Amino acid sequence: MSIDEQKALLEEISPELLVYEKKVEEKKLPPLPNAIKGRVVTRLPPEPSGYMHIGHAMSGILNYVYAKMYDGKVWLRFEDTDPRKIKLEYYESFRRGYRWLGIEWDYEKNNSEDIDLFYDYAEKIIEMGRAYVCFCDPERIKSLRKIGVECEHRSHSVDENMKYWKMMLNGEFKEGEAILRLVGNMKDKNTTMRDPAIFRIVEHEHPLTGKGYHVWPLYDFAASIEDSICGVTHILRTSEFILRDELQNYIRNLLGMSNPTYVEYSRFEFKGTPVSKRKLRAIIEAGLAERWDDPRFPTIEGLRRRGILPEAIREFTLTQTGFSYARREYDWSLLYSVNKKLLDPVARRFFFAPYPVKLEVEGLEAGELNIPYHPSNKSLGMRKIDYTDEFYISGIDAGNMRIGQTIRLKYLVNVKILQISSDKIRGKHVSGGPAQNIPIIQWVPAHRFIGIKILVPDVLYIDEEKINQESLKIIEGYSEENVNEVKVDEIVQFERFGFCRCDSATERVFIKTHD
RNA sequence: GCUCCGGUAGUAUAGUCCGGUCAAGUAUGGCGGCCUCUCGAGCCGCAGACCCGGGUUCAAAUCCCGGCCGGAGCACCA
Repeated sequence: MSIDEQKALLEEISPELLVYEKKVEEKKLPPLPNAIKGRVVTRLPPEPSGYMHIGHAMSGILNYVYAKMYDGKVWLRFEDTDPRKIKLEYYESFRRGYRWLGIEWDYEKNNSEDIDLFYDYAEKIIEMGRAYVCFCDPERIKSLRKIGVECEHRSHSVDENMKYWKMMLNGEFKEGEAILRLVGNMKDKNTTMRDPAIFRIVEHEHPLTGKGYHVWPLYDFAASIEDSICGVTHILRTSEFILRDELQNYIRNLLGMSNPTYVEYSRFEFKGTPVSKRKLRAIIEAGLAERWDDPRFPTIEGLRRRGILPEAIREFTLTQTGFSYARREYDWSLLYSVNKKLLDPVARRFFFAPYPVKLEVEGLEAGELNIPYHPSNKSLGMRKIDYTDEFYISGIDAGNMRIGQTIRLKYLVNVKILQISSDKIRGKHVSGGPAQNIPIIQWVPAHRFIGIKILVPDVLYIDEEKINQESLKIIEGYSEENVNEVKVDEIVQFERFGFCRCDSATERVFIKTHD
């Protein structure tokens, strides 16, 4: 029975089976708990103490997409209350990164703008008798906290605490001599509730506020208040903060502020590519990389240089991710495949011969060839290649050849292999077109080609701690001259080699994105 | 060590709250075929999983207990 006959029969007996429904079912984000259309406010809370990386990106996308889904607003708020850690350049790294990802924020501020406000709230809490100045050294605090015992400073009166607090502000104590602690519960199972420090003295210049302040709020205090005054309704963040929810809610409750809804998930990690500054720095210190925008790094700049599209990161986050608490480690192939689907329809194709080997074809007359830049996307136009009877082909292809075999130079001619020597292959022009049993290979005219260099990135770590000493390979070869037109940032496909982003047009350096 | 939280194919996930429609869905990767002047893309197909052990129940991936394994937190960082 032919296909058509089968179809006709099926039509008669069970037509519904012919209604071929492809489950498009675009995976959508699950609904946000407690979300009201038009009222959702989320936030991007980077600490400007390092370069933005893919984890920040994915979290940022989640916060942004949810806000948009509910016609809400987004804050970009720098958590810059540790003067010692932060640097000016990092603020811009995040702004640039978010912009690159297509994340638009409605408001922007820095926690460091609100230090006076934090002082006001601190005084309120002191007046309530819910905070005290503690003079214990860090060791003592730690050990008392461990056994759940209060120190003598906790029983100071409100007046005494206010006096000490003013002394802190006036610079009468040095760094490390006094901190302001919240009255929590020293026996709470949640150790973050055991009288956490909320202010400490930092004798270090802040890149934005200079030397204006030396008493700085700690994270929980600053963040909980900021989230409230920014009107943040939903906090989507990684789960290492989960124990702090209770503390932050507690602080807001003391101040009569309302609490947001938390959605937490485990960190986004990629196999062999740690995000931690420590491990990345180890790579640099081992001399294997020079800069933080290295294409092997998970920094936003690194990913961009490698040729990962922002849309791919976004797609990936939305479709391959969930809100699991389980530890997860994504395989890069998951992201690559999303990236490839975006790149494939629009990337121009070029011929490239790695490890080039010369091929002479007897009986072939010189000529010129016009071929498309893309097999199906006509809008990418055509290119021209002049050729003679001498070519360069990939050394890998050359290695696979056998005497007597017929191969095809793509779009050009068939060649019967006559002789193979270490530096050269000879063949003769034979008639015929592409056929199923004839390998098709890419080629470059021997009189007109350009030398290019391709950096091929691999994972940085083989196991958790073992550095991959060969995480970057350099492949050199010849490409067709048309590659001269390729500008920096364009991502092309070198046929049967892979997608590569042009990293330097003048030096003709490319970075391999993926196959 | 203490306190939380997890464990669905190689990987990432859906399903778990409210047991049955889950002899477990999807994506990616693997394999095979079709198509194609790329070993790419596309199309079709195949293989592949509920951590282990008990219990509750007519019925458990889903509930309970124990074990094992993994992660996070235990800062005058965020």
